[in-house]
Amino acid sequence: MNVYEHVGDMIHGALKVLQQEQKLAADIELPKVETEAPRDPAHGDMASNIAMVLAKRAGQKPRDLAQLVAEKLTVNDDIQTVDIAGPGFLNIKMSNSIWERVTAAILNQGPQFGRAQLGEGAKVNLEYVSANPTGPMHVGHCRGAVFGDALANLLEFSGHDVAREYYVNDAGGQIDVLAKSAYLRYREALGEDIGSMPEGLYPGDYLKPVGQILADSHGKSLKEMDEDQWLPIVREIASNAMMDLIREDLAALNIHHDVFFSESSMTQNGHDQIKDAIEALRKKGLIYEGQLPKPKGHEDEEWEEREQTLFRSTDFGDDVDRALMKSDGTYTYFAGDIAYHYNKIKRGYTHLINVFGADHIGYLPRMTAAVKALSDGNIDFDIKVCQLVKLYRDGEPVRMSKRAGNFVTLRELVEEVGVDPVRFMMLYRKNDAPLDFDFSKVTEQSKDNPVFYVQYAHARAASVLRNAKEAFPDMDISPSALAKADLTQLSDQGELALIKLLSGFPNLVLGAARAHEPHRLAFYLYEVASTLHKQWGRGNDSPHLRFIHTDSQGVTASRLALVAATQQVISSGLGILGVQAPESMR
RNA sequence: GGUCCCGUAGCUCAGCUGGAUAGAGCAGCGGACUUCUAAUCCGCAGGUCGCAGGUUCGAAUCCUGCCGGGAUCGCCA
Repeated sequence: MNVYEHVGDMIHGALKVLQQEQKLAADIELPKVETEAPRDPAHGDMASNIAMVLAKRAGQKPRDLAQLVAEKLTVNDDIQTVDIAGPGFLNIKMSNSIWERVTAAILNQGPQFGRAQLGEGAKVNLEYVSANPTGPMHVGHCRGAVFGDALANLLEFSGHDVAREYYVNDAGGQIDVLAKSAYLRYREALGEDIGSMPEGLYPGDYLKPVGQILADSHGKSLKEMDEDQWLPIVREIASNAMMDLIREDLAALNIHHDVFFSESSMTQNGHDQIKDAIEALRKKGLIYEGQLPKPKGHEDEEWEEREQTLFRSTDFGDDVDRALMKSDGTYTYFAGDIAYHYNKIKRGYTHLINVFGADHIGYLPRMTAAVKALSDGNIDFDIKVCQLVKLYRDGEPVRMSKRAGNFVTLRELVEEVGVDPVRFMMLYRKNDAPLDFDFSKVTEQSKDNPVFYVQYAHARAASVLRNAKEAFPDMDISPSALAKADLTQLSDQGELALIKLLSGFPNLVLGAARAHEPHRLAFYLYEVASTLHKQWGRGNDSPHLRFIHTDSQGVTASRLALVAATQQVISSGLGILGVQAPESMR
């Protein structure tokens, strides 16, 4: 149950009654009523600005309208009082019975509490990571990976049918570079002294095993071939090996994609899907041969005027039209990506979401244009941009250079820091804000670390339930039993504050899912943890407020219901973020 | 030069798509451990929401223009 929607429905009902009674103009359209928890608890449990929103349309003064709505609302049992404040706010105090019902609902619904039907089963394709298969993943990939994965969980939790997809860029020039690098490692594996890696090739040790595989499977036969003969063979083997590596890296972060879509597959088996996609656009009159203006502001010696095949992306808000064919006659990366998205659309997805790194931000308008053009605007398309992660150690920036091969790999990060802190910290920031990630701070299992703070709240709740079993061996502390406890005993202000916060979980999930912003969950969980810890602290100062009240099994049962409900919400929330919820942290 | 993102407490950041007196953590100062696990809690202090206009009952939030920081700018991917 979602208290916010519940109150919104009641207000909506009140407005309709007012229209029937002709106290409110019947011909005005009623907007969706938004309710919110006021910042100041003195303003009640729920607040609505509906009177101010409608005042102009209704031709009435906000406070007069608010008064009419308030009268209709108070007949409802779940509403205790309605005050009118300021310019026309409805400040609503809920009956305690509703908080008792929410607590019971959390316990009875368990992991289902907060699930929503927002998506109504809509087919969502969520593409994330899509790192080039040219080496192991480094920390730069990490944020988008975690973000995409958590967003996928969040969308599933809110009723979407989500496919987690990885676009494998196994067709471009970088795969040739990979293959040439692997070929050198192959010769090395055969005993040849290759010296140091030539400039422009990948120097990392991770290609040595690939060289060995090539030596084992092909012996010396590759050495006797010309480059155009061995290149396709080595490309295939090397890129497959790199994808195996990447899959292991992702698994270390508990990330598992449903689909790995190969770029090169689109032009294989005598069927050129890229050509098909371009033809589809051509039929819409969006393809032409022309010249692009030279970009201003930076000198480019290599620039030459050239007629080329262009996509009219400016029709859809892009700055310039975009090239589809390179000067060597092959497709541009963009052409392939158009075809890939055309493919997604043809597979029946109605919602496409891409997670980009900040370095691809300039790619956003043309991709948006392409999807609009291909779908005639019928696809819900969103690109989430993850800003860069800056690594620090003891406050000092960690310098990385891919060319020198000294970049920090994702695996090293996970092994040093642990999955949970990595995942949580990557989400403990808005995706489009830059993120500073300090090894030493995140490794430190201290108060400075929000992950442990939240996890500790969960462990603490679990601990209370264990201890209760010792204090009252006969008590049934299963969620279903606790849901039946006399919850009217929950009357302390701290207890009520906690319940009210927990009751906001379903609404928070809705908002985060709509906005595609999983970080909201991380901040919410921090707040839930804080509120639980705070109530614990009150028990330290005032023993009669402790969760386990040895003098009264009844009071204890009601408080355990609250503790168990808190544990459940934290567990569900952390589950969406892909972070463990430990029973104990001793 | 074009486009996009960011600018909120000393530092790191939230701010629920326009609401009421702008919040949290860290750092600083002062308190609470024979504990329902102190990985915690309580208190104090800290602000021209980059600047200037505009939109309206109401702006950190939306629009415009500046200032500062970052990303990116045919044929790489």
